[in-house]
Amino acid sequence: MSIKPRSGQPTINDVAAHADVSKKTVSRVINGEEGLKGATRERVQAAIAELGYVPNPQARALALRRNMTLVLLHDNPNAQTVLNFQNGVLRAIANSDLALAVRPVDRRSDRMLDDVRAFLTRHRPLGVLILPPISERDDLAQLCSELDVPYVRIGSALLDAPDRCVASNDSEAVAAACRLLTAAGHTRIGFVRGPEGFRSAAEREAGFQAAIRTAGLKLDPSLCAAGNYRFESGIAAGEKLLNRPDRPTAIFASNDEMAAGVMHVALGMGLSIPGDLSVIGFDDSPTAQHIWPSLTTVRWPLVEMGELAAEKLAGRFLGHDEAKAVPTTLSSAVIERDTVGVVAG
Amino acid sequence: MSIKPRSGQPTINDVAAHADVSKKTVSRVINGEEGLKGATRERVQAAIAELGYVPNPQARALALRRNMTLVLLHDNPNAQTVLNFQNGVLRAIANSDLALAVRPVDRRSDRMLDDVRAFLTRHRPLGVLILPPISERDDLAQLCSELDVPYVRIGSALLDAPDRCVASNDSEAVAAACRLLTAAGHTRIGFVRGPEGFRSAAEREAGFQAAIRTAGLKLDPSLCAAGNYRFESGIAAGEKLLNRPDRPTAIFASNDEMAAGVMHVALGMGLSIPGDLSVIGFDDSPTAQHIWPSLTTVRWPLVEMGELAAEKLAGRFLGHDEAKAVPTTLSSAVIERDTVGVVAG
DNA sequence: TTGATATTTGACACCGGTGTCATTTTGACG
DNA sequence: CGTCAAAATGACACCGGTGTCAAATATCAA
Repeated sequence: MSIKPRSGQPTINDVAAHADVSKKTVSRVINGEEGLKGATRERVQAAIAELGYVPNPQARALALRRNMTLVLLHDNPNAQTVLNFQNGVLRAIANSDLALAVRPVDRRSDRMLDDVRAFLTRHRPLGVLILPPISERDDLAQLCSELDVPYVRIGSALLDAPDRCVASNDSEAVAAACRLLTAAGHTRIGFVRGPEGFRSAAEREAGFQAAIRTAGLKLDPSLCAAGNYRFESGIAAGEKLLNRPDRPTAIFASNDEMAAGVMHVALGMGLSIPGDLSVIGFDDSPTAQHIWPSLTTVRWPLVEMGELAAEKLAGRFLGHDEAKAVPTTLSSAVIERDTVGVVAG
Repeated sequence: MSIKPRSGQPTINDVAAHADVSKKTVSRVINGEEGLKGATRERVQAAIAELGYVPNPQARALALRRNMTLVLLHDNPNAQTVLNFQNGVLRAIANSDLALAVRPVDRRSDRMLDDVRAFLTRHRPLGVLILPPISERDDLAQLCSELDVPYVRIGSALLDAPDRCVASNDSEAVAAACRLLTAAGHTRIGFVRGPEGFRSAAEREAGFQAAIRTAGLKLDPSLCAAGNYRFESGIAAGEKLLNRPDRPTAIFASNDEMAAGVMHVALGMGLSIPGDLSVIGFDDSPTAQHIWPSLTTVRWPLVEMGELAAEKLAGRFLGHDEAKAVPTTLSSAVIERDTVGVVAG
């Protein structure tokens, strides 16, 4: 009963021969099925350990018609967002035999749904993690259902049934951040809006408006500027808001990039931050720390959201107790840095 | 000869039946093999088109013992770098049936090589793209050779045989950037070094030194500060260099994050940029544009490098002429923005 | 001990492709 | 028109797992 010499990796047949059982029994051990005599299981496990056997994922995928793979579907211009989330997922699946594939898609292409459909029918992953902004598209989620691929949508609000989404309470966090401004005495507070039709943009705006109302201030539409989450739109918004005779003493921008654009304009005009203008952003991107002064912002719990999402999608492959409830909502947190000051008297 | 109704996707057997040939012949058509009668090939292609047949990648991977997948191996703290490179690869493989898997590894773990070995023997990809800094590790490249997995190493210098690496001429580009400084009259120019043992750091330092020598200046070791490519090390370097009585009038930092750190210190001290201090970075990361003033830097042709690397690795699967030589070296370019000024006085 | 039933295990087909090699078809030539 | 080599095609095993269902074994009551 010696180890059969082979060129490649040991297969299930080698293990079966070595443990003197059928390959089907080895398969049962691998998949932790019930109804095996303890002695048999141990014998097989010993053979697996001795040979250093690892199941071939391609063969398994062919037989199961399903890959032991999680797919991260995103169309996110912010690399750090994707990477942070990805790191959370990787942490969750680190000790399993799951793999992660990253699939960027083009939100603006009218072939997007077809692309995703082709990818999912070919690749047949265990599940899909959908990052914003495309997580907000119901047609995408519906496509996954149709193709029988479980999914989890990530977002700034509950986008789906609790077992199909993970959310952060952005609206509340933004409100808390903006109360920093009102508490410091600011009354003319500008707002740079996110792109039209984005749920995340709506949540952030709701938080901003809530803070304004809480402080007993009035919402002034002329203090709102359009934006699309990009630096250039922050520049444009900054120019609009800061060239007014009664310019705001504080501005909340719906993300860090646009906040950086606003700051560019302000510093270029010779304004001091936070002396003449307070600024708050959202994302806690690397930019937030790198710009001067360092930007007060709101941190999305992306790593944790990635972990949760992976657990929701594949908990039973991660050795987790099925019964353990996985929370659906996590809290974004205000990161206080150097761009909020008391209003000049 | 009607289309057989099936629950799932059509298989090679369906195509064979529909075209009235053996499945092996269909396989030949799929793989573009020689020695098929034109009429047969057309009949099969018609059947493929009519049924909308797409080969099952799992089955193919099992039979070939090789996945139609490219793996991006990286341990890069800079998300934008990874994403840019990845986009280049995706562009190259867009019209093929290749897929891209992203595999982050932990450079500091002593199990890294074992991890990679396990991943490659299990996943059996078509090839591996290795991003710096781990592209500089010869043991990793050797491991790929040993496992019979083709690889391409990305770097700031020729790291391997021409068909196994893609490089940018960072040293020259840095020299060109620093000549901007000497040409503007700067004579006391500080340098913030990259991390010890990184080839990219050495190349950038060589470029800096070349520019200094070309200008007939002397290299002053006390104007060099250590760094590790992180923002905090840029802060430390800035504090060291700018608190001297004869502080430099210009600083080249080996990447943008450290340049941002230097600028933080300078602006915090009340210095004006570029009035009192000129700064140049490297990477053209989003930060470079977002900070104020916008940073003059050097752009790595990452997207193009990703494209080239994918072509080198998988040219024959991309419908490219085998004979077409793929270049190995691309040029980094100086991006002039707002942080370089003529020396005062 | 015996039969009935529950528990374990195995034989074999199958997932959807590719490799090997034998067989059939084709075309050139005597 | 027959012969034969070359070209085209097919039969079948195989890649390494899993599902189905039957067979073997264990358990228990009578």
